[in-house]
Amino acid sequence: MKPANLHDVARRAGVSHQTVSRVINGHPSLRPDTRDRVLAAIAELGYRPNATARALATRTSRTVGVVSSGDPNYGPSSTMSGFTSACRDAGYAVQVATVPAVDRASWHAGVSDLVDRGVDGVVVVAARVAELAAARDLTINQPLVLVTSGSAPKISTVSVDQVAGAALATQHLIDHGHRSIRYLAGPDDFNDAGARLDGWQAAMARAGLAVRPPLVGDWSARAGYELGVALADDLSFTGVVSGNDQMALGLIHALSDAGISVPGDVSVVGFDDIPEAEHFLPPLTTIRQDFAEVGRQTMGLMLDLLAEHQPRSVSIPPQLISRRSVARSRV
Amino acid sequence: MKPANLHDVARRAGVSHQTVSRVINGHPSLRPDTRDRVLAAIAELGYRPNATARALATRTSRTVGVVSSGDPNYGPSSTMSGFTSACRDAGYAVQVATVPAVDRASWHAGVSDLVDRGVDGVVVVAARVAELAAARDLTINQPLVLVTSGSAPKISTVSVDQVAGAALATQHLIDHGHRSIRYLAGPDDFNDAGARLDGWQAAMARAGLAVRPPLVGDWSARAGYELGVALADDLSFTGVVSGNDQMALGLIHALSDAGISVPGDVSVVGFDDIPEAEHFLPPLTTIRQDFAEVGRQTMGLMLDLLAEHQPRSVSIPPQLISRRSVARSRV
DNA sequence: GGCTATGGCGCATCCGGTGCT
DNA sequence: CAGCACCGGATGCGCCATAGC
Repeated sequence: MKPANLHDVARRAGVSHQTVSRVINGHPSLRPDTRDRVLAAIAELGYRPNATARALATRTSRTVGVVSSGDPNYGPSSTMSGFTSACRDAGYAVQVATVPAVDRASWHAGVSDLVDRGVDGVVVVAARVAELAAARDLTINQPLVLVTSGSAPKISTVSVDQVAGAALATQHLIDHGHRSIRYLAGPDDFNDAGARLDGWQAAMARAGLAVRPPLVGDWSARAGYELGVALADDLSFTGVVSGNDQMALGLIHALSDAGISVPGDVSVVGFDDIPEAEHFLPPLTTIRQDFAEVGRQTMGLMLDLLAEHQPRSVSIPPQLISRRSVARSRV
Repeated sequence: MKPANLHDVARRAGVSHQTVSRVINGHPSLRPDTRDRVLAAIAELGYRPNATARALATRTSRTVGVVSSGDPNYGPSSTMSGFTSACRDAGYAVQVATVPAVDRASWHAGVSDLVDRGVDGVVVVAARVAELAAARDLTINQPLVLVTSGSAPKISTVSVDQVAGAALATQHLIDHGHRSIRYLAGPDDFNDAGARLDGWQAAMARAGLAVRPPLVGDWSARAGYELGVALADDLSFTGVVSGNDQMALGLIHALSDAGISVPGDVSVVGFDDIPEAEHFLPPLTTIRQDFAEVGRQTMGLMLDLLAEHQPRSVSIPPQLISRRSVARSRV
């Protein structure tokens, strides 16, 4: 059985289909009894408005698209989840596109596909610098908001303040008497990695401490482990801030294998506060990012743009979660 | 400037708009030079077909909807990611809806919204039993595929074989000489929790071992920790299989706090193989689920249904990943 | 065979028309 | 007779399908 349409409802209620359209869209001038008759017909027929037709006629779909690389990491997927909820609350649907590669062409294709499908706006989750670059020179007529660290002129962006977060972590170590603090960086091609590195360097410089070269990993626990093995050989430091919690986990693993105690011999601060961090051995002191808030703010900016407001950027402050992996320096 | 439409292209190429429609849809009977002229006009105008209009006319959108509760856990978000990629490869777009609560009404509303927006099919990711129940009595005209453990008659479902996975974990412990093996279960209201519990019980029974009551947690590392504290008091077992890796992490934490060595005193097997599991202390022996494959299979079943085939179910075998948290029993 | 005209898909919206006060 | 509240006819959104030339 075909779904009922406006005409069917109109016939059933003994009015024209335009009148039905009016009651659906809450038009004011309608006699109450006609309204009720129409409503009754709608209920009896189980009529549901066809969003596609409406989109075609109004040129707006109440849908926003989001494109991301689709890695199931804690940060991106939490952001997605928060954003999707915010969309629902705002009465918008969301269409997602994952992109198979990081090159510009793939990203532009992903965005184009979304636009062709009629989304009212698009949000780009750009973790890598190449992705951010691709997003920056996007030219579309729809509102665009970027979720990323690193900024872009004339574009709405939302980000967690990574620089402040890394500085917070570093300062925490400094406050505990540490003076030689190493940094485990994420890969160069990630925006967050660069920003966090900057934060560490800035905090070190502010305290007049020597900035030694960062150790670079790929975010994985395995990388943290390997870096930790190397670090265990040359124990010329008492603190390390890790670019994320996973690398901190691997690092602690390696240190432990080498008979080095955390936080007895070295203190460690992570970044992200993944749910597991609380139960690492020892429970990890780390920097928490409020991804749900990121999602909400993203939709907020989108709604702004949709209402023809100017682009603006919001930065969300991270928070230090103090647990057991940091102790006062003994040297 | 308004985007170009079929008419504009037709005028520019000096043909009618149907002819343009034909070249776009790859219709065979077209003189090569008209084709080229049209293609040129398309390129010059930067014409892009309007998917909304096409959807209205053809009644198919090449879009599938997926509804889930949106928790950013490793399993669900990996599944999402795998599925989204599979959709892209098949030329389908995906619209996601997260549901704010687990009750039936919310789920039906989520599905209805997707259907109203014109998706060609919907996939439901049902982690909780209430969600599965809600999905089971869904009545829609579109193809439906369920991603869940637990089955549903006459509906296409894809799942990882949780029973086999838990049996695998348990048997691994048995093979290492363990005879008293406890089980850390996930909450009752999760489908996976029940299935894994069944697998453990079956394996224990098969080996003629006593089945003691499971300890029930909520999947979190914290719960694993608390259960571990209780367990440490009464060390009447040598092995434990945990319903997921996070609880295993918390458990190991608690055991370690109590001076109990893993795997020296007790052996532990997890479930999921989250990326961090490899670097727990000790590296965790666990059951890996191939979520990317789940995503691919899900789209495969959807495509089947879209091609008017009968519903069918696929079960994906999990795999034991042997690491360091299991040792031969000393008792 | 190669192409054009016509008629929808389901809805919104401008505009013009009733009946009433 | 002016003015308002309410309703319906025609037209179009951008495309596809069918029949026709």
